[in-house]
Amino acid sequence: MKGSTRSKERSAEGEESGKRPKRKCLQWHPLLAKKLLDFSEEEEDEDEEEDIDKVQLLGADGLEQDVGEAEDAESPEQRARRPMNAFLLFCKRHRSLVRQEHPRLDNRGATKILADWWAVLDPKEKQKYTDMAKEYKDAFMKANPGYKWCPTTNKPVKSPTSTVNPRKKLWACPSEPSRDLPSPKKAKTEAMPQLNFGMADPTQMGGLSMLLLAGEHALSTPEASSGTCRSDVPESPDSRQKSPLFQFAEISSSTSHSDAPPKQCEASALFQFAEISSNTSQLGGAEPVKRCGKSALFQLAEMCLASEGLKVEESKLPRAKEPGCGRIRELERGKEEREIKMEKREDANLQKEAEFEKSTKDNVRDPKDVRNVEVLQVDDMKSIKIEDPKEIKKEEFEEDQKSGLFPDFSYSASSKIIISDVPPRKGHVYHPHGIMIIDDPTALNKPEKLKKKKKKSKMDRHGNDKSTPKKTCKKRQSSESDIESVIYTIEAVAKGDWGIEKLGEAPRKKVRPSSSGKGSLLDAKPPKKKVKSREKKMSKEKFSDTTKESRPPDFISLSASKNTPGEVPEGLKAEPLTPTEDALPPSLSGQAKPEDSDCHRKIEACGSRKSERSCKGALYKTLVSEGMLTSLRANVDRGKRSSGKGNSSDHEGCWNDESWTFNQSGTSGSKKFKKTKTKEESLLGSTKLDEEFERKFNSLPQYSPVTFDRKYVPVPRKKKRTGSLSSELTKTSKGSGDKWSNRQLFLDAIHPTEAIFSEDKNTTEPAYKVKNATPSISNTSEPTAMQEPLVGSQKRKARKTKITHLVRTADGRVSPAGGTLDDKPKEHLPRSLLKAAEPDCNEECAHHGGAEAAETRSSTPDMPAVSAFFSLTALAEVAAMENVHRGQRATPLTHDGQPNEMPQAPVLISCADQ
DNA sequence: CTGAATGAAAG
DNA sequence: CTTTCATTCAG
Repeated sequence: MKGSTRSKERSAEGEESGKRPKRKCLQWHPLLAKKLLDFSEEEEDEDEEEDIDKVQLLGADGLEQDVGEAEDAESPEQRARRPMNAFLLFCKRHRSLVRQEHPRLDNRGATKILADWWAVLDPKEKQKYTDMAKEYKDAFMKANPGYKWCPTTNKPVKSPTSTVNPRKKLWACPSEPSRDLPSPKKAKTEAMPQLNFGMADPTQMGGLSMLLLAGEHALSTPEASSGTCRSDVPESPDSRQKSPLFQFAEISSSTSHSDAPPKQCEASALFQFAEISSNTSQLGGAEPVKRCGKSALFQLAEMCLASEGLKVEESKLPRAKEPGCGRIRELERGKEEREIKMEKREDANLQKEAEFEKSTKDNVRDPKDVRNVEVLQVDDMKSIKIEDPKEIKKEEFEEDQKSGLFPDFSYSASSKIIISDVPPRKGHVYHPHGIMIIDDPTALNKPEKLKKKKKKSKMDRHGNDKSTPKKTCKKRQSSESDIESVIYTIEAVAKGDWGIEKLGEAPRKKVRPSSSGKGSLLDAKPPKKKVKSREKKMSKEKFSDTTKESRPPDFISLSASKNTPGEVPEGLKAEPLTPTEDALPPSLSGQAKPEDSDCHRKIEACGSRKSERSCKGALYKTLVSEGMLTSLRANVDRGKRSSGKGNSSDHEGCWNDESWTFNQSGTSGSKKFKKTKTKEESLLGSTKLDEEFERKFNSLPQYSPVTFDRKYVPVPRKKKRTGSLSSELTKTSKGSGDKWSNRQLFLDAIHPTEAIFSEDKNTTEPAYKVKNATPSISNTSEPTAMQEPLVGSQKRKARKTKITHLVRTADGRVSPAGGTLDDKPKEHLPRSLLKAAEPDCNEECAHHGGAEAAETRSSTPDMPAVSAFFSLTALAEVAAMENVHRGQRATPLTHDGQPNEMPQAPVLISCADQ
């Protein structure tokens, strides 16, 4: 079965999607990256799409899983995005700049320029990027032990439906729970997080995503014989090195072993993150108690997810209204029918539910039972699918979202499936616990929860009083009015499946909020802040609850509030946040501490299951809320800070002095920052990871275009400048910390030139700091740069080399610009240049050294197609001259003329042909 | 979906 | 050695 299925899938995929299936996974950094760049609303759209995809994917996966579990050779699917290499980091960081300069230029062109820059980039600077890339990679690998770089072409998604977006961005990852089962290694981590991403706001996601990853990681690890993963990731003593990231990775590894890394404190957020994840994984395998510990993270993740999931759901509602969603409504109807069917089953399970609560403590149930439940669900799913694929998708989608909350928990594909079904409308919300339980092998809990939820939903439909599952609500909403559905949901929540005892107040409150909640839902993003506050409030409440221990009502209320983002418990506000915070930090820092504390509390309080639950829930919630808050906060801050405006801001900002400053601070401070932060970060944990990554990324030097231009330019002057500069540079370069200072020095040195250039630059500001000179240095040190040829794909290089080499030679250093120019000789030629160029050329040649010219010429002659080349040659010459010119004069001729397009590059051209 | 770049990893 | 894939988005 498996084989056949797979092959089919693959083939299908291959045909349909072609090669690109890869996207499935979420990536680690993507969030960061995105955040950095911009949050914008677009993301939402993407998310939606992604969600859809996910759903589809999930469905497919589920099927697949059912069929074939075992190993997927493809385990790779897990794939988180592979870490970016140095060059990519560089591109990411500078692309915007390039684009700014050359608005017309398409990405390809920009990429070329970037490549040129990269080529020119001072080795030292390059090294920074390289190091960063390495660190990043290490951290990444730690996080995803099993990660394979080139996963076979995966079959990404399956479905044709997926038309949506293969490309979407990472966010869309189609994670497939099912896969997780078979291949615990990678799939797990990625899958869940992905979902989350899709669901939640990117902003919030940041921290959450990290958490999720960690949780996911942990889950997956334990679940599938974590051994593989771990084994894969042996701790590398080497790793220790320096960078926080590195440490992070290291720690994580060590953690897994159970040793506490000595440096953890110092370690950056990333590090902690890794550690946590590792710990989690370890714990996961083992005992329940430990689970609690791990679960803390997981729970957090869950909480986050849940909260996000709720949001998502809400958001979905509105979406349903959208034209595109129309079909969804229909689907929903179908779902309803289905649900009805399900109700019967659920009813049967009701008893189980009751048990479930009890069982909470005893996680362990008979595996058989669990299995049965799962099977049932699965069957349902199948039947549903059969009925209407679309519907299924929809459901899955929803489920996915919901499941996203729990993603981590899915240890096995089967479990995932179940979860997905279950999800959660309320379940996760009110039962943070349940999630934990879910983690446990005992699947029962999950199924039960699910059932409950389903029941509720059914009930609602029927008009029963109690619960209205979120799903139902959604459906209804889609079909009917969002508000009503929301209200129902709220009510249901308030009533609580728990039921329980009381709810009086809670429900009411909730109800009100619901209306507000709706609004919030509609505005998916805006609400975030509110949500946070709410969450905080919630957490507070929870906290209090916890202390008190058994207070179903409160608890419920909390859950309700969570459910409805819009809602904000009035009472909650009053409560102080601090307690929560306090609790959180330790957990993060201590890793297990929080969990332990939770456990203890539970135990203590445990008088009744509810109390326990409530306690746990409260704690978790608190943690979650905290984490969420922190992450959100961080994100927000970042967003403000980095973007100020929005997307473009980053780029623009970068160039501005301010931005520079910022960068500097970041760079210089990075180290310090790590230390200080580390402690603090304990609190933030995942959040910090994001931040750290961001910081690191941000800290990476961003060079102004001018710099590069100059680099080219410098050629002539190079000697002078280079000499002095080079010496300085070299010195400075050594000093790891003081890049900036060095740069400044350079700037100062170069300053005059810069001013000129700055004018050229279109916009941005006057003073750029350029570090540039480095290139000039090339004379002495550059040789290394030149040789690089080996790197990368030979082909490309060869190409490039061909193009550039002449220029380089001429200058003595490599001049990337040349390459660019070559591509667009026409532009380069530009008037002024040509004119002056030729004459100058001669001079220049003489001046510089005929070597360059000679080479160029020589090359030219060789070429058969003279005419064409000829022009090229001429260009090259011109370019060379120009360069010289510039260098000498330090004037930016071309720039002024056409700043945007060809601008700076003028320089080097070469005869690519050769 | 392709491509433009570089580079790490896998086949 | 060659192929994949990572980022980015106009075409």
